[in-house]
Amino acid sequence: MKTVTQDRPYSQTLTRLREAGLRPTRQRLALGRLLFDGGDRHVTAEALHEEAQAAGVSVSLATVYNTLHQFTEAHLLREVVVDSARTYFDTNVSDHHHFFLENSGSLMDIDGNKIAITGLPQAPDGTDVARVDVIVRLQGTPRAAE
Amino acid sequence: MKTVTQDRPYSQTLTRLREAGLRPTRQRLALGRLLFDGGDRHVTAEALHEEAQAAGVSVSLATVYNTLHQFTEAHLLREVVVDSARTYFDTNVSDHHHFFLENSGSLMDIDGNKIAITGLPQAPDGTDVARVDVIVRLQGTPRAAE
DNA sequence: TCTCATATTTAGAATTATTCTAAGGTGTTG
DNA sequence: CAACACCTTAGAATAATTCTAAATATGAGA
Repeated sequence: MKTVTQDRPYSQTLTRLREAGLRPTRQRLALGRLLFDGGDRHVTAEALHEEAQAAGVSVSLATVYNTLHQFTEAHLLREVVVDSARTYFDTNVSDHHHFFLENSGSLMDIDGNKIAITGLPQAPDGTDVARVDVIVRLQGTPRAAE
Repeated sequence: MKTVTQDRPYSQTLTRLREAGLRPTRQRLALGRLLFDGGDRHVTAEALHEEAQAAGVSVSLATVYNTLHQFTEAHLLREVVVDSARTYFDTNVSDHHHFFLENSGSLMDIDGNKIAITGLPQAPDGTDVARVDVIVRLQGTPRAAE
């Protein structure tokens, strides 16, 4: 008896796209699968594009950009601003923060429940806090870790 | 009796440049004065360039970039990464964090002594914490504030 | 299944911030 | 004030991202 998961490798992504009101095109399914099958990931547009090529998925860089932005609007991804040179997209959309390895340009999640920030001043009148980002910038190379 | 400050408007910047081992050229003095005479500031290269032009200081955009980077290396400025579209430089180099007004693209300091972050996981083996940045992203427009 | 309106993809041009290059100008030191 | 290393600069070059407009694919309905 075959497992259901093997029969429907795209199912998770398909459902996510449907729920987001995005047509499940070949490109979006393939990119969605690369992004969501497996653990949490941090990607740049260029990196995802190369990964798609390597996986034999033909998709233009423009579409990678479009898709990443659409996924972000649909809250399937979120943008992480850590480096003014490039934009990172994070598949973990829950409350969390980041370690940023400045040498390699890679990111690691810090669970949002684990840390607490106290003493934050009130937001100015007329404004609302959209989000609080904590970025721990690291120097050096981690031993035996991704 | 004239005040000393009036007689030597550049003195502070001159001293800072000397201490940083940077030649006090016309451009660096002028940009330094724009940056450091007055309270804490957050500027982009483009904005500082325009400001210099408006003040009648002839300086190229390339020099503005060079100078901002040299000042940053000399710890007279620090870079703030909040927006992937442009780089901000902050004249406040003491321990602090930021409110970022996403509508206007402006920054406000949050005193580093006022806030505390607890529960941060250890940095991975082989790495050191270079800095912790907290960015509070705000939506909306503050009433009567810069 | 076929058709059609609409959404999507795409190549390539355009944009934008930033960096580079190489040539001429300036500050400092002896 | 000569000499040299450091600076500035115009303009070209780069790199990430967005735009454009034309071609293609999708989903709904007959």
